[in-house]
Amino acid sequence: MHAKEKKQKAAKRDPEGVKRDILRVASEEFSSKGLSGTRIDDIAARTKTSKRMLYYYFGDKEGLYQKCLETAYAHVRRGEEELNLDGLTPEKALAQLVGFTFDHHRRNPDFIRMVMIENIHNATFLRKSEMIRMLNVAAIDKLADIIRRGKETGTFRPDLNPVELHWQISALSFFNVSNQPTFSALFGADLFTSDGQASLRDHAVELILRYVCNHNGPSQ
Amino acid sequence: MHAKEKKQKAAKRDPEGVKRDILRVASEEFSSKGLSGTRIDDIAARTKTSKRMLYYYFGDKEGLYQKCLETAYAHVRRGEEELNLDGLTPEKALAQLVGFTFDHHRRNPDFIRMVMIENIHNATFLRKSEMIRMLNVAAIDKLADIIRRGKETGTFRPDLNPVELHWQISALSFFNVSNQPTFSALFGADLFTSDGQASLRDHAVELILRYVCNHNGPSQ
DNA sequence: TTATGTTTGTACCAGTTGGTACAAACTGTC
DNA sequence: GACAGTTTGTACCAACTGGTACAAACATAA
Repeated sequence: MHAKEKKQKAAKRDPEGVKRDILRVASEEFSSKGLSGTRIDDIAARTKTSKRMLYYYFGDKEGLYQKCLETAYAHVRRGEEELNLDGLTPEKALAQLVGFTFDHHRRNPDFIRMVMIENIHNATFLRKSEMIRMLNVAAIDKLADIIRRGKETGTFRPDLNPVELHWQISALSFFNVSNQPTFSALFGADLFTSDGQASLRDHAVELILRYVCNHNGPSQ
Repeated sequence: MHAKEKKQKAAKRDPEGVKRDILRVASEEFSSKGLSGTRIDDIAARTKTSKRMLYYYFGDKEGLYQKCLETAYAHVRRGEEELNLDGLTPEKALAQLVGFTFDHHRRNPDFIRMVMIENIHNATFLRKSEMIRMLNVAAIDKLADIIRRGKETGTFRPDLNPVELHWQISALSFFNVSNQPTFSALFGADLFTSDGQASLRDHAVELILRYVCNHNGPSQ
């Protein structure tokens, strides 16, 4: 045994596991209570380890928050890679993408909450992270490709902007999760039942497709 | 002078003014830093009066927050009453309504932030307020009327739901303000220049109108 | 004037909170 | 076994924070 492969420990020492445990608990706390609403002691109490380790590995509260934010983005963007749109017509591809985005946001409410919290903080911590910015270019590229193909076949209108289209798709998908509490408090929970969500999803796809397609032609 | 009209004081005593002053400062603090992020002492320091009065008039921190939330809703909904849609065709009326809503959200970022914060808190405080719920029925009524007229003339598709349409319009208008920090951090600020916003606004109107209109006919 | 309730200011406190000092146990190396 | 670096637990603190005790100035009615 040389000095290189010394990672396997005897059950007791498990720094990576400890870090993961802290991150998991901290992410739950931060996403449900925000940065200032979260208590370090609460996080520590729920971990398998102690408060001391939390400071040992993450420096301070903000460092831990930052790491949680990055982890959340990485996790969600990785989920997006599942989506494969090869071989579909531009219309079908876009319909798939919108539906998937809507569902994906719904499946990841904790991520949505982290983004909400980050917006409350004017994206202070997100701006500090190079890594997050890079992850997001991919989302636009995928969309730009669909648009290019749609324009070539003449199905899509010529004045589409990928970033703007991403904004539109995100708005519908994000708001659905972020504003569910106030919206249902004000207007009832009908839209957030299974049926309501299915309807919103279908109509989100329809909104975007009607918008991108040329008037004369496509959907007969 | 009988005992009824005893409200005019000698410059010194001005409870209403004091209350208004506290609410103004508190609203700024809460909307920018959230409930747990706001310090009562910070609010007190910025008012013309002292911390003591704040507790005297509003009970505790949460009472003050609740009042700020209600004031914000009342203020914004009052602004919406400006909009007059009489004598317009259903299409024109809806186009006006969407454009107005988009602008109105943009003009009231502090209100948007309060709603974001409230969503982080799962609408706990909004649910406690009868008054806010009542204010919001009006928004749906206005929309329901437009939809009814549009269906009658055959311009609009028959399966429109007022609450769902309100959700769609709100999503586009709300996200534009709420997620500006993270969105511009990730994808640049182009969409948030004057030109970018004008484009988003026009396209939001277009999205909704293309969606509500029957395929055969209208805006051909 | 006296009595009573309202409005305001000062000083203070008890509980909380992010963070740390210190020590010790463990692991691999020589 | 001795050494050095890494990993973990305990006890603690200084600063902060929401909230209040107490006092007093004011206004109005009788």
